Amino acid sequence: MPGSLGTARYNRFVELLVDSRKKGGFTQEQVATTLRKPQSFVAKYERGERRLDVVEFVDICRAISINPANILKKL
Amino acid sequence: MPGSLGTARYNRFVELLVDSRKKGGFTQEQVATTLRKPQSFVAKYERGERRLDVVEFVDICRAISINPANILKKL
DNA sequence: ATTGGAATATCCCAAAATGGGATAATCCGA
DNA sequence: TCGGATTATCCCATTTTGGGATATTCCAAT
Repeated sequence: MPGSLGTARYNRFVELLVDSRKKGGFTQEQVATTLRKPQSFVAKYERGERRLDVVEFVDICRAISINPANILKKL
Repeated sequence: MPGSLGTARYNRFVELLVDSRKKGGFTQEQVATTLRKPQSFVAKYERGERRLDVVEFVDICRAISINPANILKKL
């Protein structure tokens, strides 16, 4: 397992991301389109199967209209 | 190249991390020790040869006593 | 309870990235 | 210029990734 994948903290991170997307009323497909990536990409990182680097994280936060800092605070 | 590695934005991200470390007066060795990783690990991500996931980023920010949000703002 | 379309998860595997100890190269103050 | 401190590079077996296609799960309407 690379980096933080699989750790409780990483899982929590992903959970926060998923919850944020849902609260914003976005589907994986919509986020994927904004990111110019396939839906399977979103499914993968939301399931913790693939790590997100910091730049990708910022882009995703923008795609779902949330402030990245609000998630970092909880890690 | 995976994720955002190699992009101008990622390079800037790493540059901000390096500058922050130096301003704080930390060596790669010190950061590595705090992270319980080898110095080559720090050298690698600072050179943009390895991606940092979000949890790792937060840990590094703590190791060099900076606020993660201050870096995210600039991406 | 059934149905059907939307949403999400899983497959596959070639291609690409990672880990980290050892060693080389560079930096820099005296 | 020298020498210790700091950072970069090597190597390569092992692990991860990309993404189209397909399967599965969800859920609202009837």
